[in-house]
Amino acid sequence: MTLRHKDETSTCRLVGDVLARIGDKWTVFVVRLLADRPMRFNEMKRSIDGISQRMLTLTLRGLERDGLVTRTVFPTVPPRVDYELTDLGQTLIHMLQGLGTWAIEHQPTIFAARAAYDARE
Amino acid sequence: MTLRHKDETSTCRLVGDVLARIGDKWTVFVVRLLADRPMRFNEMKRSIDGISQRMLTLTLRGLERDGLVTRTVFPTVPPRVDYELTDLGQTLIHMLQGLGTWAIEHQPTIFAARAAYDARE
DNA sequence: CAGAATCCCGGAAGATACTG
DNA sequence: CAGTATCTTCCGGGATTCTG
Repeated sequence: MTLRHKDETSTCRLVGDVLARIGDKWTVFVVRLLADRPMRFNEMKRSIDGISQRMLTLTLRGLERDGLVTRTVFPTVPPRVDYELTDLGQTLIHMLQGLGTWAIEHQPTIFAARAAYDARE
Repeated sequence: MTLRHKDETSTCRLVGDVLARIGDKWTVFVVRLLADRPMRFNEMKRSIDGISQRMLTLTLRGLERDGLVTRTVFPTVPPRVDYELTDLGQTLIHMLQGLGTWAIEHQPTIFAARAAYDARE
């Protein structure tokens, strides 16, 4: 089916928004981690090498705001907070798997192209 | 199948690399444009609302470096340069269509979640 | 434990001017 | 027409410190 120009660009903007959400530095790692099971804050922090607590917080807040992750507070001492993927968040995993498959499949070609380009000039 | 931790994180890094390439501000628009047919520089610049010639140049250079786009110079006066997707670049389109489908399908849910979250506090 | 608040820096991206 | 060069601005993200 053929789309009108306006629809094409608005779809591009939509895709751009999605990429802005999952395309940042840490979201992929967080989602991949929560794909297995719910997790606590510091547990995730320890699991993701190099992430600061600030960025973990911001990443989780963003995902929570978009309804991709739920945040559950247990009023205990010390406090405990669980993060979990929502149903919507689960659907993200399939997309990321698609990206992973593409990446693994074409990585050698891309690396070769880069090397050739860089060797040029 | 279950992966070892090391493989999981390296796959995450690969996905991160892919997202760094296609997840920037303009790549999606450029690729979508070239999906239809080869195009000239200024033709693309006019078609993508808001892009600067600098960013169009940088975006195209990046895509060319990774072997996703070819650059063909015609030694005429005035000069003419055509940009075209490679076979590898074509495979990107399918992925972007997948992202587009996901985005269109879940956009209402995400917007609702955002509104609810923002209304909260 | 799970964060909030603050400071700071480098790189991404816009605006503008110039060129083969 | 298709860029390059330069300047500047803006923001993502790191390090550190403080708190319920």
